[in-house]
Amino acid sequence: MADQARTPRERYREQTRAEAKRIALEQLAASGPAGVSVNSIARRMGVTGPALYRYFAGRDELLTELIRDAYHDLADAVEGAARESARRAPATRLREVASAFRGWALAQPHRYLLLFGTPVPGYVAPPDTVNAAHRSMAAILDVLAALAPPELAARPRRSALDRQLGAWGERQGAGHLPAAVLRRGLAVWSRLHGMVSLEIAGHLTPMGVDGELLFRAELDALLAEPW
Amino acid sequence: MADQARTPRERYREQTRAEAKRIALEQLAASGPAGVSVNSIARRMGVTGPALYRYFAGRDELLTELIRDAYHDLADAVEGAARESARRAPATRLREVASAFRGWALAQPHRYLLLFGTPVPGYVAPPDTVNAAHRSMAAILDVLAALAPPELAARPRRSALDRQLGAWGERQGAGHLPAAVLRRGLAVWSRLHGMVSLEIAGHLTPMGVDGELLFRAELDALLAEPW
DNA sequence: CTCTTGCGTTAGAGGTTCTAACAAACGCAA
DNA sequence: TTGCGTTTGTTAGAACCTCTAACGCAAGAG
Repeated sequence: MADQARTPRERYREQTRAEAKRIALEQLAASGPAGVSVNSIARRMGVTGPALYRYFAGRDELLTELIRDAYHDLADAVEGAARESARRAPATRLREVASAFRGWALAQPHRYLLLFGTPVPGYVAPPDTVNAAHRSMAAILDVLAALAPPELAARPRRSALDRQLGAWGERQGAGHLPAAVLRRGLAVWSRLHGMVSLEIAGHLTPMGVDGELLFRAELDALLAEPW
Repeated sequence: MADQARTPRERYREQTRAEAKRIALEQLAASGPAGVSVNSIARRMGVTGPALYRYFAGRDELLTELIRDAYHDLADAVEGAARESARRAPATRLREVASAFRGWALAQPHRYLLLFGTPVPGYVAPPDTVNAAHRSMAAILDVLAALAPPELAARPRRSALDRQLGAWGERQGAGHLPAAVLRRGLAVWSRLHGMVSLEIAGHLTPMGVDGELLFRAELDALLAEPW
């Protein structure tokens, strides 16, 4: 994975950081964000607590790093699904991409919640994090653009929402996309997040509802909506 | 508020618990669930730390109580909106009820996140909490039932999702509702939660999107969907 | 008017984050 | 190869946290 070992020291440093993050993820999965403890990670690595502070400025930085990684990981998964399904029918592609999103979240709920659950207080998003988030959205928009009827591009951006989304699109270098595609992209993201986070947090269980079925029904509804 | 002062002691006890919860909510708003500390609450109340353990078995119980209260509060808000709009057009009522949900969440994001954000590890839902959650859903279903075309009741429950929702409906004493109403109720909840939680967590800000506009657009889309 | 129950206190165990000061190891460069 | 500076790990300790135990006092119940 191109360990980029410029110097032996940096190489070792990177290994130590990776190991610490690996254990942090285990703790995260086991007992949530509150269960991630610098001290106990150090103990499990066979060093004393303060030693780890040579590698992370503090607990917040460690968590921030986990968030950063997760954003990129999720974006990779969604982008990958868009790429791998590139030759299939647009509606199928949307299902695939949405399914990749949901699949990623279900496979590692704690990481998903780190991104989209209760914001961690000391966290400020590093710029490349926002970037990775937009990568996911770009993949969705890509598929939606192929799904939309061609005459759509001619329609004007009339609503305030259209204008806001349009401005964002231009900032992201996606100014060519029709307003309706951006609008639908936002709807996909929002609904997907709604379903997935309810499912992950266990709020569907008391209703006896299978998240997969809800997912399919909502995608059907979305694909049936007129443009 | 019917302080139900059976004995002076119980009365005082209830006051102390209420005061502690009040301060806990302040801390929650200020620095999230992790910022709620039994010790510092006690300090602010002018007593020593361990004193509060006479009133709450531990930090988890205090948080659980906050969750319980929030569920009831939210259900009251949603039910209230359904009741107050009882004489208006069904589509308007749905907007009102959804708006009440969103309004409650925006007014107290930390409490909303306590319910629907990252689950707190030590939490097990008390039975009456699930009950309150279903009260909110019942209000939504009530409005949707008025919105649905009357011939709907005749249609069979054919899909697996319909069967799961039907079973839940019967358990809740809402067995008379058509499958499509239950399905749409779930969709409303899921989409509403998606929008609101993205907005609250600040995920719309980097896109420059106003949550209110997304909310209106999604409600329009929902009302336009065929039954 | 007694006597049980409830409440607040201090003491303390064991956990946390994080800083400060020191010692050892490591690698680079003369 | 021999210094020498940087990096790393150590211990000590401050300031928090949750929660238990033991004690004394105050207040309501009978």
